[in-house]
Amino acid sequence: MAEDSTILIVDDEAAIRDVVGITLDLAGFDTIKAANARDAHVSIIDQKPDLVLLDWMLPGGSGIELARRLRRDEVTSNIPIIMLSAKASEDNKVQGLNEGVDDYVTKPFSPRELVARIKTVLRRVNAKQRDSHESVLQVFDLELDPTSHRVTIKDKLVDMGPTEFRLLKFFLQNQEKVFNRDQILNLVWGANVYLEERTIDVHIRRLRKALSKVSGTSINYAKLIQTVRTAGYRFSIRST
Amino acid sequence: MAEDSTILIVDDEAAIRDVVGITLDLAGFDTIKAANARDAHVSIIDQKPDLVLLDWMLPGGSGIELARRLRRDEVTSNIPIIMLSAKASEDNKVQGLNEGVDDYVTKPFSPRELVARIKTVLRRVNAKQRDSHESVLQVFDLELDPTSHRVTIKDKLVDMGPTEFRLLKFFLQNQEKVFNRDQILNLVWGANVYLEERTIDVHIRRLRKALSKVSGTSINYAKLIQTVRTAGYRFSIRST
DNA sequence: CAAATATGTGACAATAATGTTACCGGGGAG
DNA sequence: CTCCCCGGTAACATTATTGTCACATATTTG
Repeated sequence: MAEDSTILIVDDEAAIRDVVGITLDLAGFDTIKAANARDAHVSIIDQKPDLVLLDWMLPGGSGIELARRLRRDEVTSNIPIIMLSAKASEDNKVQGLNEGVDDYVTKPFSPRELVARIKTVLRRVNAKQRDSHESVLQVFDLELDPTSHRVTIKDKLVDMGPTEFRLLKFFLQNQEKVFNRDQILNLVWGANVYLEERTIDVHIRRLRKALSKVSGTSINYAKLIQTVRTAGYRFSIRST
Repeated sequence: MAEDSTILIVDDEAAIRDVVGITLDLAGFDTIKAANARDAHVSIIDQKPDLVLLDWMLPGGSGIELARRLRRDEVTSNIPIIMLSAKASEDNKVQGLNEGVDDYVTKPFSPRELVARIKTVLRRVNAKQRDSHESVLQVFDLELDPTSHRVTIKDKLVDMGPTEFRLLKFFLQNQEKVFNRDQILNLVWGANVYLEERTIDVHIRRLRKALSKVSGTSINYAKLIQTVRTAGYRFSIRST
């Protein structure tokens, strides 16, 4: 699984920036670098990294200051921070945790450890957000259960690929509304992908086929996914 | 027997923290340190120590306060607490025990005594959990008995490692729900481990293999552990 | 009706995700 | 101390899925 998370590295030593940067690049992260607190602040507002690696010992004590500021600011307060420090001082550590820093890595560190800690922090943060129970989406006898990650029609399992699952979920959440292919690409695949628009047609096809395979139903669920010529697709329980 | 328990030391005096820390490290415990109640709280949430060593006399009476808070909080209420105190006042002791503190050690204390008391408390707590009858989990002819730490299929013993046992127990307690690898790491291994996600796949494999080895059953129990591509794993009695 | 445009459909190769095996190192038991 | 078990990881094998193309079919336009 690719780590598409973006990490901001803040350190005044170019050497450290490079080493850390290469390490994280290899681990599959996107990286941004900043040499001082001011640049870092700009970058954070600009790029919204998923995590900040912050040198404790920035000139003028600006490292800890930045951490404090990030915590206070509404926009950045939930971006996890990992502190880098030249030496393992318990006092630093305690103070850091006090400022809401999420973890603490002392230099010198192994690339392994650094990557591991980053992953752990990201995991912890994500886990917190992910505990919310999503409810079952349903239309007539069709049910999509995000929790068990299953689609059933009259309790019979519907077999489909991951993309079709996401697509169906999207349609169930946005019925009666037409989406053009651009929108579907953005909303189901996410921004920052470049794909042929026709790709969508193929997945629509696959989804329809999956829904059709289920026997013993009076309703043709594939028909609920309607083609709106020149405009896109629409999921609707009303006939065309 | 190895003490892999983690002890959180809360004391405002660095000297005490160090002495106690070294003592416990030598005794084979993992230690975390905190200087004040606030740090301690963060650490507890974060690291889930197995026991808290808490100085009674934290500035502002925050020691006793922290103890109270930990007892009230659902998540921390079953973490045992040992109080450290400068002098043995019967009043303090009574009050402490009132707050649900598990034991009481007066400074100065010998390393021997401290370690002994910690072990005693941990043993007591573990015993309590052992006695509290966790019910046998079962699915068809498969039974997992948390008390005897055994898994059987049709009364035939299923041989598996400790990790596989915990994994199976987790799945039996959370059926029909998909968990991604992040979640499984958090919920089965704990929040503070740095592991490759692929490690899970290997343990899944080992668990499936263990379940398959049992002969003379119409049901393939290994199949109950289902792979949900791109989403994780799911334990389910329904066919995929 | 023919041309032009849009969507449906099946096949295919590249890729990503998972299954599987083997190895290494640490730690307890003897 | 050595042996053995176990957990974690890397390396390789296998499988499912993805995106794209080429062509078929349908709809619109003039």
